[in-house]
Amino acid sequence: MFLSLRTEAEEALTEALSALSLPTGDLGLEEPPEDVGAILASSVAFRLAGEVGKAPPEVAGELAETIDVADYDYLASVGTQGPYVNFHASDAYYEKTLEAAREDSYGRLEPTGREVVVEHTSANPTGPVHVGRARNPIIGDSIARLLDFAGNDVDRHYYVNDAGRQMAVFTWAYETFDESELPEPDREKADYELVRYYRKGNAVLEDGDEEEVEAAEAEIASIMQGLENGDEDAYERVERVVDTVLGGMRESLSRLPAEFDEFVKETRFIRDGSVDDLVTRLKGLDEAVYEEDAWQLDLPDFEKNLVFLRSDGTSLYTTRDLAHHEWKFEEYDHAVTVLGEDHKLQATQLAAALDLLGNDTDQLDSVFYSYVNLPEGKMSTRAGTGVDLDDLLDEAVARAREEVEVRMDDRIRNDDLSEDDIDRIARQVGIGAVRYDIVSKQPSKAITFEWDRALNFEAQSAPYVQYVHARTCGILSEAQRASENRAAEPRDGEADREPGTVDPALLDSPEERDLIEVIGRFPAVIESAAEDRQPHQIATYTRDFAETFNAFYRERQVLTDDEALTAARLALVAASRHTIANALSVLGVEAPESM
RNA sequence: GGGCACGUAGCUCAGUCCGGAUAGAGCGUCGGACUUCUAAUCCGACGGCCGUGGGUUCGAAUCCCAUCGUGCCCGCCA
Repeated sequence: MFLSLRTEAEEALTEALSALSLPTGDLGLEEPPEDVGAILASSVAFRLAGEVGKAPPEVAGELAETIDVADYDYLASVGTQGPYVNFHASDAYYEKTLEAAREDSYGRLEPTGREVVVEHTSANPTGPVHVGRARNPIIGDSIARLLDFAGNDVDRHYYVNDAGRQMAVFTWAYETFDESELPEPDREKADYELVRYYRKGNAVLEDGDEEEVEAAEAEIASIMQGLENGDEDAYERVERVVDTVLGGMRESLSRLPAEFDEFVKETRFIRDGSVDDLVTRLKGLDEAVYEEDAWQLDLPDFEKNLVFLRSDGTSLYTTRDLAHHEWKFEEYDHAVTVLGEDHKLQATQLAAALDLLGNDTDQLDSVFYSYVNLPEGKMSTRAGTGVDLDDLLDEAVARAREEVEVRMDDRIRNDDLSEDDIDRIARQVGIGAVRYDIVSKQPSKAITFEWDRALNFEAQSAPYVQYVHARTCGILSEAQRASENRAAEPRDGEADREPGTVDPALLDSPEERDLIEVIGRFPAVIESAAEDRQPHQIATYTRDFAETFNAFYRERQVLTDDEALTAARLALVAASRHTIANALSVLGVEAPESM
C-alpha cells in the first residue's frame, strides 16, 4: 500500500509542478524524520527557489495549495513545514494497509516471471566449513530468499570446484596415506575425517623429502590430465573424495539453514565438451594471444593477461567458469553470485571475457563480502586454523539453552514449556542469533570473530526480534482461548457481530498509527532490498518494526472488555505477526511461537 | 608501485548508491518500570571535529580531489 501511496504522492507533486510550469525531474521525495507527523515529504522547494525567485517555504506553500487531495485515495492532506511539502495519509490508507496485512503472505511481491539463479558458498570441498566462510551461505541464502519473496523464480546453486589442483592433491593424499598415520578427527563426520588426509598431503608437499614430493606431483599432474581428457577413472577417483566431503559440508550448511537446488560440478563442463568449444571461441578472439606456450587473453583495461589454457593443455578455473556462466545465461534470466572480496579481480576479468564472447553481462550480478577473521589472524582449512561452523552453532545453541533455563524460573506466563520446547527455543534462538548477526551487517564491512559478540542475545539481535513474534503469538492465542470460553457460554447479541469484521477507525492512537505505517512500509522495503541485493536492509527493518511494536504493546492493551476495540487491535496484532514472520523468513531466521 | 574496499559515540553497527528537517540504534555506565496480553521487554541520563584537509552546493556523513590508517587483490592457484 505504501508503494501506491508513494505513487500517488509522486503523481500529485508532478502535476502540481507542471501546473506551476516547474521542472518535474527531481521530486525530492523522502521519508521524514520520526517527529514529523507526515508519512512522506518533499524537499523539492529548495531546488526551485532560485529558479522561481521566491523563498523555499513560499514555493512549498504554493505547491501544497495546488495539490487537491480529493483526486487521491491515500492522501488525506498536504501541508508544509518550512520549506518541506508534507504528505499525510488518509484513513483509507490505514484501512487498506491493515486489510492487506491480514494475508499470511503479506509483503510478497507480484510474480515477475524472471528466473534467477543465486550461486553462493561454492567453497572447495576440502574440509569442514569454518566461520571465515560462513558469511557466504548466510548472505547467499538470504539473497535467494529475498529475491524469491520479491516475486522471482529462484534456484540456488553450489558450484563445485572438482577439477582444480586442490582436489587432485586431496585425491592423491586420500589414496596414499593410511588412516593409522593420522590424528583423531574432531568429529565423526565425513568432512572432518577426510580433511586429515588433505592436511597431511599438504604438509608432505611442503616439507616432505624431495623424492616423495616428486612422485606426488607426478600423481597429482596425472589426475588433472585425466580429468581434462575426460578419463572416466580419474573422474571417479576424484568424485569419491569430493562427494564424501561435500556430504559432510552440506549437513553443516543445512543447519543455518542453507539448502541448494543443485550442486553444479565444473567437470561437467569439461565432460560435455563446452570447455573445448569455449577454448576454440576464445582462441578466435582478436584479444587472444599465444605466449610462452600458453593461450592468453589480452583484456583491455587489465594490466596482466588472462591465461585460459596452460602450456600442458589443461584448462584453468576461470576458463571453466566462463563455460559455467554461459550455461547460466542460457538457463536463467539473471545470475547472482556471492563471492569473497578476494575474487573481485577475477570476477571483473570473467565479466570482461564474457562480454568479449558476446554475452550480455547485465545478466550477471556479483555480491562481495569480506572474510571473517579471528583476532589472531586468518582462518585456513589447509592449516587447520579457525573455528568450525559446527562448533559455533553448537556453542550458540548451548548458550541459548542456558538462557532459556535461567529465564524459566521468573517466567510470568504459565505455559509450562516441555523439554521439546526448550530444545526448540534453544535451537531457534541460538542459530538465529548467529545468522542475524551476520546478515544484519553490510557484507563489505570486515568482521573479526569474537565468541561473546557473535553470541549476544541482547537487543539488536535475533532474539529481540523473535521475541516480538512470540509476543504476537501469545496475544493471539490468549484471544483464541478467551473466545472459546465465550463460545461455551453464549451471550445475547454475540452472534450479531461477524467475527472477522473490524473497524480500523478505532485504531487512531499514535502508537497504532505508527505501527500500521511501519507495517505498510514492508513491501517497499522488500522491493528496495531485492533491487539492491541487500538483505541487511530487512534486518534493519525488523529492528524498526520491533521497536514500534513494543511501543504499541506498552501503551495499548489489546485484550479489553470493549469487543470492537479488541477485534480491531487483534487484527493489528495479526498483521504485525504476518509482517515480522515474513521478514524473519526472508532473513532465514526462525520465528518462535513462544520463547 | 598499481587497483578495489573499509574508516560514523569507549565498543558493535544503521544512515552513504539517489545530498535536505537537531546524525540514529544497541552494548557498556548511571537511574527507573514486572500482582498486567511473555521483563530475551520498556522508559530516562551520559556519550559524536561522521579519519584528516580542501572543493562543489542555498545545504555535505552522503558528491569531487588530495591525504592518512586498515584490509583484499595484482599466479600457467582456486
